[in-house]
Amino acid sequence: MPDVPGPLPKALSRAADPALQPCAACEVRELGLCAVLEANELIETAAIARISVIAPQQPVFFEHDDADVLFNVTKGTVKLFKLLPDGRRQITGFLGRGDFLGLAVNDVYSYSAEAVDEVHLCGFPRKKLEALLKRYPKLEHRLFEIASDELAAAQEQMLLLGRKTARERLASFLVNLLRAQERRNEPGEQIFLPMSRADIADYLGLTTETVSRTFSQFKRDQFIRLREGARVEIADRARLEDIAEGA
Amino acid sequence: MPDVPGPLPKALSRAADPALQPCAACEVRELGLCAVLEANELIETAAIARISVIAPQQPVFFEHDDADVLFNVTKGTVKLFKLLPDGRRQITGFLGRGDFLGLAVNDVYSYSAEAVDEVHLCGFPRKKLEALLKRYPKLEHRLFEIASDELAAAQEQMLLLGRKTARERLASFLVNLLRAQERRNEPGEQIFLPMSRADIADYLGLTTETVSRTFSQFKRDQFIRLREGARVEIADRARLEDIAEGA
DNA sequence: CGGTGCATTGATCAGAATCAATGATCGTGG
DNA sequence: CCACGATCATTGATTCTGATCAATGCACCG
Repeated sequence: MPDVPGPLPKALSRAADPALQPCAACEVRELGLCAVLEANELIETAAIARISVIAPQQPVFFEHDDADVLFNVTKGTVKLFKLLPDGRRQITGFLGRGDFLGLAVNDVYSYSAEAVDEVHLCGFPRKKLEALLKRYPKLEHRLFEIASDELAAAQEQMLLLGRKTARERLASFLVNLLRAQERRNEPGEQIFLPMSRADIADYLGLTTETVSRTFSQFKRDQFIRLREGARVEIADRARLEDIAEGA
Repeated sequence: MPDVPGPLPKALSRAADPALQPCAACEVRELGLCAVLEANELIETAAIARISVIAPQQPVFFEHDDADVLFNVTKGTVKLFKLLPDGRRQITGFLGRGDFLGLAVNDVYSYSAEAVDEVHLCGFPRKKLEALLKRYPKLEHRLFEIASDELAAAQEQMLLLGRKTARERLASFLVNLLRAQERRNEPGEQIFLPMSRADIADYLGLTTETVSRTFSQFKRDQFIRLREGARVEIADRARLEDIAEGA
């Protein structure tokens, strides 16, 4: 079920009362946490889920906050990050449609989360979700799967941060975005970059200047073309994939 | 139950038939995956567990191998790493007593694992473990907890790799080792560093030379003292903790 | 005792950071 | 509709941290 882009979230436009029946019309049902649920189980999940809308650059939660709510992203992009006391920032991930956020250790978020553009979230109160987990082991198993996937992605990012050059980092970033888009069933050679150069820099362990210079390099080399509306056209995917893996 | 160091694994010396009854005498029972199991459940777990011993620098498994077995470390240190085609290596973690390894995506290991020193592992065949998971949701929940903890640690390491200086990285490494030791109930101001400078460098995203120089700096500054047998005495923990967090 | 591998220290280099200026884009209000 | 200011992106000049290249030291082992 591919998504038709539009200014209004489908979840809100499809259902009479989205607060009570958010899941039935949910456009990311087959992507996120709920992928493993049957129709009747979904109804129960709907009962505890609440949709919220976050404006660009507004916080979702802060590191060290009580992890009272876990979220599925239904629209927009969220950035996760950690800060050092002097303000240095490391973005540990960008999340999009279908991604899950809020995994916690000791019931406390281990990172801060902020909206990149307008974000729609489907929130599950932790305590209620835990009750549901007890009854549906499938759900717990799904959470484990999600955490395992994220762990593998985190290890890949450690390889990037510890051992790749600026060029290789940016190439990896672009290729990964393309792949994430494909996983969400949104194919195409264009990728959407709602985040600023500063965000990209803090994700790749670089500065905005280096990110900008490397973009220019890739343009000059004809690997990419910058398009309207923060879009990037991937002109030579194979080459970027080679660069990304260090060739 | 603190461990008494020795050439023979306790699990082997305590039980008559360690292959059949490895868990009853397991010294990391309260640390690892099995922490959540009751005595009778442990017996079933014992039935599928197999102990193995890996010599220093020998592989446990390779990235992309079928993830047929998951492991708990009962003795020694294991390093996890990913490689780039040209040989650049990023170590994503060092595991010790009680740590779990083998989390997989699509039933394939997402990293390679190698023994640092002599390592004893308690292996659970994946298929048999999965059957057990179905019957003991507690076990699945524990796996989820473990994955969540590792994910938080991975994000902390991304902050280190992306945004910390060489000094801050080494200080973080030493402090984290001290804390890991405390979690395993092995307190003390000394930490044991079984891994080479090259391993530390590949973990911290540095070179052996930089690691060595930074060690020398810390010695000169009286934060640490190098002791016999690859041991390091932490002389000024508070100062190292400050440096680690960027102060 | 010599050899091998690892750690340390020194000299130089390079990639990315920093400092600085200019250019593009967007939203706002006149 | 355009002018203005603010913000963000790009480009250039210079610096600096850590990498690379090179030599020496040290410990363990046959």
